[in-house]
Amino acid sequence: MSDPAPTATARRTRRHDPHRRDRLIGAALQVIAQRGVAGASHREIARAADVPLGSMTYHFASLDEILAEAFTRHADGIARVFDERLAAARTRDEAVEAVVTLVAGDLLSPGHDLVLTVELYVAAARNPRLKAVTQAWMQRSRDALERHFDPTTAREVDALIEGLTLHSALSTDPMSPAQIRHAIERYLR
Amino acid sequence: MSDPAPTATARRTRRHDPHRRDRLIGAALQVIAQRGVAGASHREIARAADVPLGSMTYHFASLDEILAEAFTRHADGIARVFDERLAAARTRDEAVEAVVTLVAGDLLSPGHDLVLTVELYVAAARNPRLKAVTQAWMQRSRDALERHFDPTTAREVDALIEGLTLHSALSTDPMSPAQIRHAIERYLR
DNA sequence: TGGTCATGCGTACGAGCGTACACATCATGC
DNA sequence: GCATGATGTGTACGCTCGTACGCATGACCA
Repeated sequence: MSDPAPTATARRTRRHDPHRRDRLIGAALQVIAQRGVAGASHREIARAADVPLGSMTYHFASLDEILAEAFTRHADGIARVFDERLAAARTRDEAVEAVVTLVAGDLLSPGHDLVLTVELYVAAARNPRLKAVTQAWMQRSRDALERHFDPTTAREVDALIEGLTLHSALSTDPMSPAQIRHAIERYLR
Repeated sequence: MSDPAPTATARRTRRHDPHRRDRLIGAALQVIAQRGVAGASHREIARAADVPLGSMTYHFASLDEILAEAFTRHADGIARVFDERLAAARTRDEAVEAVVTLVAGDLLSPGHDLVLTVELYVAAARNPRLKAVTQAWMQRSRDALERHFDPTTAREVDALIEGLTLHSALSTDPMSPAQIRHAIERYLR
């Protein structure tokens, strides 16, 4: 995407690559989105970042560490948008609108790989480090919603958002923005 | 669980094991629940079923085939309960009650491995055969809901159920049956 | 300017994997 | 009772994997 490897053509002298660690985390997310956590091996990530295999163990103590950092970045990115949209809303109606935009906009933005989130959920089921990442993310979402809604509503809306997102992600016949709006407004208005 | 291998103690003469194929599918689900799809290897499943490795390739053409059959059984089981509960409901109120029971009952039943469903979703993202399984399951759920609700409501409730289920599955602080009832009734009444 | 250490690179090792395949054995039908 | 084919079993092959490790190099600072 952005910040490509320096001179991808000149293979010989590739030394001095600051931000390589960051690039590797980005490459990991790319590989996970494309091949899943199962396909995210050291070698595959290194290939995606155009970096030698040995570089992986230098920058990360283990595969686990790479996954944790990658998913943390993923969750932080989504949570930030969530925060910003809801913080900008001044009335309850604007907050409802923000939620609609979040779901419909998130779903429809082609660059946003929904499958990454599901991959995180599965991985978190067996990896305490990743479980902590998802928990923190959920808490952050709920806090953002509680700016405008009572805790019970916030929790329920959070679950609804989850379901709408997942359903659209998995269906070959995804819900239209209008349907998403309808579902959310039915619940919140 | 039930239907154990014949005479698990006598290891030598274990031949003549009808239903072995069925047992293997069950063992596969067990392994997936415990170690995930990533950990569901021929060897692991064979070990869980107390069967030699060679038996796997005899009964299944590939790992893919085992996964497809296992997840089909999983989805069918849940869908059947779904169907039955909703078919038994005679009024709209009873239907609402049935949905509450399905979610809260499903979630709370300790034997029911929720993680299996998430595993299916992730696997389906990259496996057309499994994608077909999830699609058929979703359609069946929606059809069952449409016995009592209009199509739009059915779809939205289906998504809500998904979200409630997933949220409870992932949270260390799962929603109480009362909370689940509250969310569903708020939407349907 | 020269030394040093963070960083980069290539390769090797042992383990687990899917799958293939040759051989053993017994239920079944004649 | 016996032939036969379905079913069961053990092992081997080639591959990818995570990780370790020794050596190379050049950025940075005294």
